[in-house]
Amino acid sequence: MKPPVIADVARVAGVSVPTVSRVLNGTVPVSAERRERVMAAVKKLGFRPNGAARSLASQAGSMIAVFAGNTTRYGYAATIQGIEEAARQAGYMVVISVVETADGATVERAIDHALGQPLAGAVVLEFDPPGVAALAQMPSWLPAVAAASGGSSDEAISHAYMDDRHAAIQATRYLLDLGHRTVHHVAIPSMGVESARMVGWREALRDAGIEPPPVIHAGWDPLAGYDAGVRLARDDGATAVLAGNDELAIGVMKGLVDSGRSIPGDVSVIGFDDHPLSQLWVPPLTTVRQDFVGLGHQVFGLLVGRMEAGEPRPSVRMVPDLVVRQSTGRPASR
Amino acid sequence: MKPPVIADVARVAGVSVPTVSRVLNGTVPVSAERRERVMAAVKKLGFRPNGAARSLASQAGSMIAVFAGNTTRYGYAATIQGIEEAARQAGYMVVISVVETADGATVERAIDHALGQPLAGAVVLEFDPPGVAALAQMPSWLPAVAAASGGSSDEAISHAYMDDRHAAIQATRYLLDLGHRTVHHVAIPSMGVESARMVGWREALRDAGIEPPPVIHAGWDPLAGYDAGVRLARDDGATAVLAGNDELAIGVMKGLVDSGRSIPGDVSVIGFDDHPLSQLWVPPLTTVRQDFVGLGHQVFGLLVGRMEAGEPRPSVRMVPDLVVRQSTGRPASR
DNA sequence: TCTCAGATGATCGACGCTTTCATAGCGTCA
DNA sequence: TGACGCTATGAAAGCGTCGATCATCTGAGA
Repeated sequence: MKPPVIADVARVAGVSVPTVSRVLNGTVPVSAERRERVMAAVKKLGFRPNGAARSLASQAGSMIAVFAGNTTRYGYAATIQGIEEAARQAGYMVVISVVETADGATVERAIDHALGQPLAGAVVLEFDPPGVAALAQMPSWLPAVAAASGGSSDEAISHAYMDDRHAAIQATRYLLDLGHRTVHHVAIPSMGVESARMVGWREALRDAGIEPPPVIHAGWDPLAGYDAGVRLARDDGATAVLAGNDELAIGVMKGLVDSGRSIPGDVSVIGFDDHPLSQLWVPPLTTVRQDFVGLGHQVFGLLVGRMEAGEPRPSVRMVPDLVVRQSTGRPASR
Repeated sequence: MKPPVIADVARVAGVSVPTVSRVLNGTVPVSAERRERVMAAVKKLGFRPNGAARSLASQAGSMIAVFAGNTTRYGYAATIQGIEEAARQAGYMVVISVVETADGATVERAIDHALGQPLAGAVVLEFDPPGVAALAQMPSWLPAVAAASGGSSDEAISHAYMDDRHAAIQATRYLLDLGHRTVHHVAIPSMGVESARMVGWREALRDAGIEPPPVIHAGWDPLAGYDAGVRLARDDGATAVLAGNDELAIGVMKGLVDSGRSIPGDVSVIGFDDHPLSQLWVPPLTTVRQDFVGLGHQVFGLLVGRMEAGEPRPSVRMVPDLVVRQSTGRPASR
């Protein structure tokens, strides 16, 4: 009832243990006849090399740890999927390590726990404060890279990032070009400093000679967006909103509509991420499309480079694009 | 620059290697004085036990593999989160193994790959055909449990499941009680046989003496729901729809509305899952709430029992509940 | 026929940790 | 006081695999 080991294979095939190992790893040539016998024995017994023993002996990990503050939100889940796809292709397994808060002890526990496994490398999802904290505490001997939105906090670590600052500038400009006097921002929780989305928004406004209105801070929950929408509805001058993500944008729209404003008639709304449901909303949401799965692929590629070369690779920048749908329009002329 | 090993700790603390091991694992009493010294040395060196070596020596895995057909969809992601939370609490790491198709080779590759790691057990998300296939090919020596929606395909394996059949009956009855003549069903991809949601729907109709209309098969994509909605709009007798999940329901609603039908005026729609955005839809979606995170907790508990006792535990049934919001109402009187 | 490569197969430690197993120390009781 | 039992500790033996080292067997060239 116990899994077969390499010695069993050797016995069945009538060869020595190292010969089996060589056949399996293909490092040294083995006669066709013996290889045949070994393969047959492997198949017959259903033999699987023991990963623990293998990584102990070869000193090489076989898994990639992904540190994430969350696994259910769209952007996170999609990025993790991208990493998983690329890792699977390259023969690695992905272990998930959720870092619930940026609290030192929590972060340390998560890292410690993960480090107990035979890791080949780590990817940190630097999308939120726990991510930033995890990156800061990552031991230097472990090859690590980061997936970020809008630049990384640690320039010494190579990262793949969405240029959200750029995207936010574009989105804000788009709204201004439509004729809006100003653009309000409903923000996702910040990463310690300011999110690139917020920075870009502010920059675009300043460039246009407009003093940015106060930021409305919301959480990740769409319901927080709803509250923000209700608040914005009270301000008659608020005709355009850039939301920190699509869930928030949807909440904002609902809050606005429930407060008697129409979209895009009275208020234009732009989101971030291109959530699968965004296009089905009424009205379909104008948003900034982010290729999270692609980000996952890219960041894994970076990690492979880091593991093989040892040297940090130059970072990869990904450019999100604005998808114009029907939640945005010219402001009502007054 | 290499991570410290147990021998380093022993040397620094002035004790033997096994003593360090005993302090760390707390299996055998060690004098307070030595324990003190060992702890100090561990802290000083930043020692982390090597997981590979540990599981090799103790013959016990330290991780839980989760086999899933997908990781981004709401129900999957939330269940995985529940498993991860419970596993983390119990000191296990979670490795994700995505099984993209039910194709034999694909499933085998995924399982083989995961089995290379030091696994303590496995959880299969039996939500779709890949899940069913993975469960079928799971080796018997590995403690495994399943998280299912509406009963498992393999009664020999203990599972936690959502009683979706029951929930579908309730939802369908609710619509009939409102006065609808019949209820249409837009189905998620089947699990080989029929989904419990579909079975319950059909059963409720038959119980009411109504011959079930043809099922409309859609994919997982909300856009498939849209097409279904457009089709349903052509049928004047279609006044009530039970959708396989909320994403589909949202697509269906959009398709109906774009085809000139109003909700719930002309057509009532019920979804499944209570997706976070469902309540923000216009109108807010009546749906069957599923506690996926709780399902994850439960199924992990089952796995722990299986790992400790060796014997399969009785299965756990979870009862989803109908959340009535504004997408359902009485049919227009004609 | 003998020697010397070249090609394969087998032997022998690691790898870092856990787990018997044996031993030294110490108190207890006859 | 000596035999006994108990506890804390150390020494040594694996756990399953890989890599380097050693042995052997083949065939070619002289």
